Amino acid sequence: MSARTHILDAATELVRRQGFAGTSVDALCAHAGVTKGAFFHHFASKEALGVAAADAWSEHAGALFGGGEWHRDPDPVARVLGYVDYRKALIAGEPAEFTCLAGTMVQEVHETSPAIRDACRRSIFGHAETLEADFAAAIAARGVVGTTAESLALHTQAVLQGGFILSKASGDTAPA
Amino acid sequence: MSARTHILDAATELVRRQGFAGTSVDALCAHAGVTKGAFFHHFASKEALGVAAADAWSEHAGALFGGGEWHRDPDPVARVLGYVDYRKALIAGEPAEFTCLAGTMVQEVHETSPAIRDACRRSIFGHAETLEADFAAAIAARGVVGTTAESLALHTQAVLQGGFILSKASGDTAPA
DNA sequence: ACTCACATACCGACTGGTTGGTATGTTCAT
DNA sequence: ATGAACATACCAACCAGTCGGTATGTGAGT
Repeated sequence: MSARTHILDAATELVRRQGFAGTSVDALCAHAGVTKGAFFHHFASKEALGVAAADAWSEHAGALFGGGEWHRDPDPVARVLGYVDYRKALIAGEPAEFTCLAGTMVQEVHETSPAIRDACRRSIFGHAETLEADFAAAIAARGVVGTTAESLALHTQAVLQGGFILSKASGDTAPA
Repeated sequence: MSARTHILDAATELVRRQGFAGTSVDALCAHAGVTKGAFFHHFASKEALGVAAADAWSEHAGALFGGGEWHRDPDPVARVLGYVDYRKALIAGEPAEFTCLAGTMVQEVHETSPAIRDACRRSIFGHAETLEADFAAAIAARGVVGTTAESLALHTQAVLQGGFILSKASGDTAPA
């Protein structure tokens, strides 16, 4: 595994634990087992690392939720419930292990770093978009009125992000 | 207004905008119009300021939601809806103006500062508790089964916190 | 009435360590 | 021999926190 990947992994872990501003480049390098020279060889700045980490997080989410077996269920309602069950199963252990990198980062930097904020927005809203098709089919199958697939998908993301905050505050896994 | 209050106000604004680690003591002092000496006279450390800011936030929320006219409605369902409407009305302008200080802080410091984390937990969960009575009455009035007032109250907080994140990420007020 | 001992509120220069970032190599596969 | 991938040493700015000092009370003893 390359130094770049090591740094990205370290960023994913440390930022989820201590936030972006609370994680220094030195700490990142120490945790990744690389030197500062390697860091600034691969990333022009700490901000660039933040953008790259958010992008890597998007890919990570795509790989995690793209290949699930629940996608093959012919019933769209079952597909949605399969997604929810899978997410529930992921919520275990320490907050740093199941919490969302993009959600954590965007809280701090939404005003100070537009580049990172946009990368986080792409990650969160992009993931929501991948859910829309199943939601739309499930809505049609059940004849539900009064909501759109888009707003429902965004609502699930809001509940998740908010649940992460509550579990960080309480040290518990209540949000599920 | 005392220097202490000025510092607390500055903390509320700057931390919501840039996060806790991203806000230096110098920046706090400059924004509050006080000196470093005044800061460390009133607060033993930056962490102590964080705790005090979260506590002040709890009081702020109590004052904001404690005296609403919707509380006097005899119908518990209307009381709940009144609360929701009031929260909706608060969500306007920039994210830093309607976003939750406790939710923002606890994301960063939940692992590094137990004292601040506990103060944030008290703020969020304490506010949820104030909603439980109305939720319980509304559940009873409507004959709803399958949920508890506590889990519903926490759910509303999760949706709010998550909505704040989405609006910070998108720069929009979609969460309502 | 006076003053002495003590407390509170605040000032701002200073310190030692940390920060993000840079300059200058070295190693090694092509 | 060239360029990508890394290492080492270093820097100026900034960080949280300290410290000696001033200004303004405040209550007790005389």
